[in-house]
This record gives sequence, structure tokens and C-alpha cells, in this order.
Amino acid sequence: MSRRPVEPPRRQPQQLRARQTVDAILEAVIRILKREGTDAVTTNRIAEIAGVSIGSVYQYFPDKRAIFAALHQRHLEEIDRVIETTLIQNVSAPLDRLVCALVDAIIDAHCADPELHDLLLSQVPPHSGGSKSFAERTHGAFLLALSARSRELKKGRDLDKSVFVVTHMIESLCHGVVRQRPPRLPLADAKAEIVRAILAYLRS
Amino acid sequence: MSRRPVEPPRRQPQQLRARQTVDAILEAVIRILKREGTDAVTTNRIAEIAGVSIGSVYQYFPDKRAIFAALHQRHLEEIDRVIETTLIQNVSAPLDRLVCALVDAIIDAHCADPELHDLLLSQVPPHSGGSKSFAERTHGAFLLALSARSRELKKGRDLDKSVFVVTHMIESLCHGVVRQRPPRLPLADAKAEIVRAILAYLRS
DNA sequence: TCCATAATGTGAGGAAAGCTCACAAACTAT
DNA sequence: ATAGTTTGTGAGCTTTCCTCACATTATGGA
Repeated sequence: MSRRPVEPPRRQPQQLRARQTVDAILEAVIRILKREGTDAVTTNRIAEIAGVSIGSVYQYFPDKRAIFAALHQRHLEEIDRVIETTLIQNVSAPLDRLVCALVDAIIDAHCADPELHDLLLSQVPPHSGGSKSFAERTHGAFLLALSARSRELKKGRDLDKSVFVVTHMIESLCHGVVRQRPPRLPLADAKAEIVRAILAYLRS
Repeated sequence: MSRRPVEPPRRQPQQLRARQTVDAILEAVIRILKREGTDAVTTNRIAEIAGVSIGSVYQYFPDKRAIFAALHQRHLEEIDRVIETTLIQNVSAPLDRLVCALVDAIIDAHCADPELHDLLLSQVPPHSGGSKSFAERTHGAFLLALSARSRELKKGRDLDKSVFVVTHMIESLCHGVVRQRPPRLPLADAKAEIVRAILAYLRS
């Protein structure tokens, strides 16, 4: 179904200054986005703000979209770190504390820069570049976490299925709450309701 | 926060052929998207496939994004119709049947053309053009539906808050399931789990 | 029916954005 | 020092978005 021809390979940064160039480009996108808005994020402006030439940008990114994809990758890695940390910090905590901590951590991580996150969601098509989805990346860890707490779960349930649904609930609801802040509902209340919903599902 | 200047107003189609032109433009987008992929959807190609001149496109749409916004609006109206129909058809049905019917109808509506839906999600920024969000548009109707079934709900809950969370659960989870089809989970099972999760939350 | 006015349709081409390429500079290794 | 590799440059080519001056078609009153 992919109608885009295979992109020609680009150089991988090897020396320090090359990595600094790539970093400067990614940071420039964020700065332009926050200071001038989405429409100002053009390739030439990115190069200008990053303090490099437009040619350098295309040394490391095959096209404009790839720049957003790299930022997206960064975001995914951050979320993965947040989840891993939370799981470790709560290895022996009961189910409700773990779910609460997870929802809290994920929402906080997304609140840090909602504008950037919106841009990434809109510019990076899902499943692009062979990157695994949230569900695929976290399935194993969540399966382990739930297995260890099977006493607190309803018996006789297919854990794989439960993990899949919980994963989607966490991702979808956290995104939803951050992206469209409730008109009158404080964020803390929204978090609590998400936790309540997840626990209700797992115990039902 | 909107950095985009106010668009100059465009002509409203008044005669029949004008409405046909607008329709042809919107249909052209869908055809190009499905036959040639996202990248082929350029304004000039839209005009070509629609069989009108590029000038005509800009008679009715201030810019390219507005074309996607119009398609998005169409989609929203379809979903609203689907929800209204389902609510009416289930006025006297118990809560579980209603939730099941809603999830079924919404997922089916989104499965009809997932490629188009992905394009719209990626091209139309949320809250654009003064269009209300899913939550805002459906709040009243869902509030009514839940009020009428308060016997089946846990007592002493803030209905406004419940509606908000259920709304987000429906929107997020239906989108999530359609957009990233489970690797091994059949769609029917995923639907059932969404229903289970919503009911578990409402009854908890 | 004819004409004035409004609505609709046209497409060459201007403006701006994405991106390339031939070349220069900086670094590494021998 | 020298050869080879990596990194950096920016004028300008290509493509896309979009405008505008003008042509065509419809409408409504005399």
C-alpha cells in the first residue's frame, strides 16, 4: 500500500559536530513551532534557526517528514523510559498504585509540550519507518506486570487480550485528555477517572 | 495561539452546478487518495480529477487545508447521524444493549474508509474552524441517555463527569482499534472488550 | 425577448516551499 | 605532509499552492 518510493539512504552522523548538527536541527523545529507556529516550520527556516545550511539538513534527513519522524522517535523513547521507570519503581506495589502511577507519569510526560506532541501526531503517519506501535512496544512489560498481580485480577481472563485493551485505554485516554482539556474538569479528576475505568475493566 | 491570519471569505455555492463543483472536488480528493496515495493529493491534481480548473477550487476553499476540513465536517455529520440514529433506535433498550450498539455503529462507520479517515485526522488540526469536538457535540445526548438509565448506574456519581469519560473512551478506543488493527485479535473481540470496559466503568 | 447584473468557471503564471548538487572546508589516518 | 573521508555550503531547480484578470453561464426585470 506504500506509494512512496524507497528513500535514498542518508549519511549517519559519525563525528561529534555531526551529531550536534542533527540536534540543532531537531531543537530548531521545537523553537520555531513554539515561537512562530506550525506554518513557520519550513525547511529553510529550520536550517536558519539551527544555524546550519539547508544542505546540511538534507545530509541527515531524506525529507521534511523524516525530521518530524526523528522527533517522534525521541518522544517514543522518552515514553518508554517513563513506563519502564514506573514499572520498576512499582514492582511490588498493588495493582491500583501501579495503574495510578502509570497514568500519572504518561499524562505528565505528554503535558510537557502538548503543542509539539500535536504536531508530531499530525505529521508522522502511524506505523511509519518500521517503528513499532505503543501497543507492540509495551505488550511484554505490561503482560509481566499483570501476571505478577493475577491475584488482583478477575480469574479466567485472557491476559493477552486484557493487556491489549488496557494498553489502548491508557494510550487513547491519556492522549485524549491531554489534547482536549476538559472544559470544567480539572486534570487531576480526569486522571482519577481514567484510573477508575482501567481498574474497573481489569476487575470486572 | 492561532498564528494564522483570518482567511478572506470565499463564495458560497448557490446554483446547482456550483454545488456539483464542490462535490466533485471533495470526491476527487477521496479518489486520488485511494488510487494514488497521500502524496498525490495536490491542489492541481484535485482540480484535474474533479474536472474543474484550479481557479474553481479556490472559489470555494480558501486553501488546501479547507478542503480536508470540509471532508472532515462531512465525516463528523455522518458520525453524529449514526449516533443519533442509534440512540433513537435504543431509547428503551437497557444500558448494555445501547453501549454495544453505539460501539458497533461507530466502529463500522470508521471502518468504511480508514485511509480517508487517517488523512483527515492528520490534515485537520483539532478544534479548527470553530467546529465543536466530539465530546462537545455529543455531551447532551449522552447525558440524556445515561439519565434515563440511572437505575443501571452506580448511585451517587457525577453524571457530567461520567459522560465526559465515556465519551472519551468511545472516541479514543474506537479510533485506536480501527487505526491499529490488533495483530491477532479479531475486530469483534476488540469491540466486545471496549463494551465490557465501558460498562465496567459505568457500573463500578 | 433582450439586456444588465450576478454567479460561476478558467488557466497562465507569481510566490513560496521542498529539495539537489557541485563544490569547499574540516577532520582522520597513515 | 598527503590521501581519503566526513561534514558543511547555498545558489537555484522543481514542485506546489494560490491569485487574478478575464470569459462564460445563469437569473430576473423591462
